[in-house]
Amino acid sequence: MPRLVDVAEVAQVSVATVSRALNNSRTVDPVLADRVRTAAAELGYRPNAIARNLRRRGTRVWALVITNISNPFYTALARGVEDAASELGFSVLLCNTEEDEARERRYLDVAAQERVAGAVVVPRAIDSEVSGLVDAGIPVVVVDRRLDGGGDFVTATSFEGAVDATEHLLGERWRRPACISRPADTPTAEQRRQGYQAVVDRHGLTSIVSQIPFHDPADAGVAIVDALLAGQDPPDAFLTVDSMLALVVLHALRRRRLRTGHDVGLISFDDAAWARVVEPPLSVVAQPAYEMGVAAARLLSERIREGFDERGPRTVTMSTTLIVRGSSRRPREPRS
Amino acid sequence: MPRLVDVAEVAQVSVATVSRALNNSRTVDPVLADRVRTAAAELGYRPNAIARNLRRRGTRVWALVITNISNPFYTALARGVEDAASELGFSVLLCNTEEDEARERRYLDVAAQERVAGAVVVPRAIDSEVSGLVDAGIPVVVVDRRLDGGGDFVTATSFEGAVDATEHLLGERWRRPACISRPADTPTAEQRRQGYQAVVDRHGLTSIVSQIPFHDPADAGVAIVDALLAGQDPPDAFLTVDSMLALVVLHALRRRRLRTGHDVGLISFDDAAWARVVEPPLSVVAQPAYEMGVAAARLLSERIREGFDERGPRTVTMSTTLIVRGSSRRPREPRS
DNA sequence: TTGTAGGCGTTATCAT
DNA sequence: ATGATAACGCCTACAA
Repeated sequence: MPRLVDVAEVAQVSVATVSRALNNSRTVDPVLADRVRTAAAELGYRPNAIARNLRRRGTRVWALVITNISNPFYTALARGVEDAASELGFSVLLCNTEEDEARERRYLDVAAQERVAGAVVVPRAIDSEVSGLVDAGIPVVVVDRRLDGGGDFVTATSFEGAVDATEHLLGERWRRPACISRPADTPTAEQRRQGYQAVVDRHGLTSIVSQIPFHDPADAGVAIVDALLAGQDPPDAFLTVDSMLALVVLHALRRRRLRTGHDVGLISFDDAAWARVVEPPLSVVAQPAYEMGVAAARLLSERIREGFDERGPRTVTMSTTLIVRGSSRRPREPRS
Repeated sequence: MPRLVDVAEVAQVSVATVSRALNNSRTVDPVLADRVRTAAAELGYRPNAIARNLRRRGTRVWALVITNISNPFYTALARGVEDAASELGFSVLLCNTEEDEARERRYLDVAAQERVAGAVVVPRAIDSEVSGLVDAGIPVVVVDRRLDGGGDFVTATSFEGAVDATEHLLGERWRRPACISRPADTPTAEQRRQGYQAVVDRHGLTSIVSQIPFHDPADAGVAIVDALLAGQDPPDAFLTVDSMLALVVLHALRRRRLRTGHDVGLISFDDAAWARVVEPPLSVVAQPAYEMGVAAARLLSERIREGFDERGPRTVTMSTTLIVRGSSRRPREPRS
């Protein structure tokens, strides 16, 4: 790999001049600059970003720490972050924690050591430890799931979204809505559960909550929902806190030949790509995932520019949207 | 940020000893080693990976260049690569090109400049330029889409998969199967189209091919399929070359109130998470996406270890699996 | 076993 | 405007 000195030699100038010419500094003779560029092209010179980063004491890389790349919500979020980052001249180090604590710790550590310029983090749990980054003076923007420490935060109206969804189910005259959620240490899922609970309580109904682990081998989630349906006084409607859980419920319902929007009501968080091709179409509480990613990127880039502690922590809250399709409807006719 | 010298000062030893102690070199007095570790912990020392990489002349980072993170096939692939990488002690720089040539070029350039240890690349087109990496001595493994230059390659049996799928459609007595594909410069899509074409030709049927652009604003794809259905002699069955196109076709069919597995047959590449919740369930040609990612990672890590040109280019071909569910079936009874 | 010192490839300061 | 040179923080001969 050719280095700066090699280019300098060919162009018959000093390394300083080469560096200046290649970084289009103002103060360089056009003739020399041209000679340098020619020499660089000839040698196929590529600046060594490592050396540059060392000298400049900083990279142009962000870490994006998310819990599950297979969840369409997070892939949309990732695209938002990445698009904005790329526009701002940053690259993105994708860190997929798979909801695993050790893995999250390891990634945050790597990010700190690699001296990333900033990090967008979806913490696994509310007590996830990002102090490694903070101590290293690396700005962090938290997205989706709240964190104990505070700091910049981009979120959606989870509680309110769940309230809307549950009210909607009751408005459709479903009487025993259940909430299919995630483990209680998942902040966002917990907020949605609470929104559900608040409505159910207010109406004097009994709450039915199931918490499905993120990793369910061999469709354990389907079995759990199935057991719910097999019990006495089974739920007649479901609110799921993410789109993957909607799939779980749909599987369970299919197994028992129950039809959504007919025998059972269903509404889910996140407007998945497939929501409109199931029969009947899936009602959802949509989150602006892509825009949340963009918002996080903006916050982060401002934080990086500011140096630090310019302003206090900022929170951006984006609205969820209730989209009623067929799956949550309850027909007027008496059931057969 | 504390540096090696700071730790050395606190521990009352030289920087060399600190470095050795922290990299658990054998040759260091346990007492000193302990003093070093204590000092490091006390100061909250984190090794500067940039300096380390410069000195070692190499990073522990891979670039993963893919065309579309929203496509479940690629997210599964990414997970495979990332899992394997993380097991091997590498981090992954995710580069999402969005099927955009300029963006791909930029990312490959960044990867070369950052001196990544290796790259797993899904090239946008067959003539995508990875020479920047190769020239820099960076091993590249190409996945999914063939590349002109050769090199290590992980692929699935696209042609054969399409043949199987098309034969299956004909076996179900559909007479006018159409292939909904992607632009002709997409190698994999093109192979699938050819597999379809081969079967259709052999049976003396007319081929019906539509190529949908990857970015279709405002459901342009749906409009195209809709036009196909509105024409004279419309297709009675569809083979789609990826799962997102299956969604497009399902939307178009719904608009015309046509039922798969009844009025129309449908089979798609890629076993999406939602395939089993549509009614009837979607028949697919499944690819082992995750495993393909793992395979690519293995090839890459071997290539990195070997130095270079140890062996010639290797190709790993993984089998696709025809999974017949309901959507491709044709009922015996005459249509109403 | 420990320490000293040179160098990885850039950038930026300071003379010229 | 250009050039020599000192860092950036770490690793590793080589010497002690």
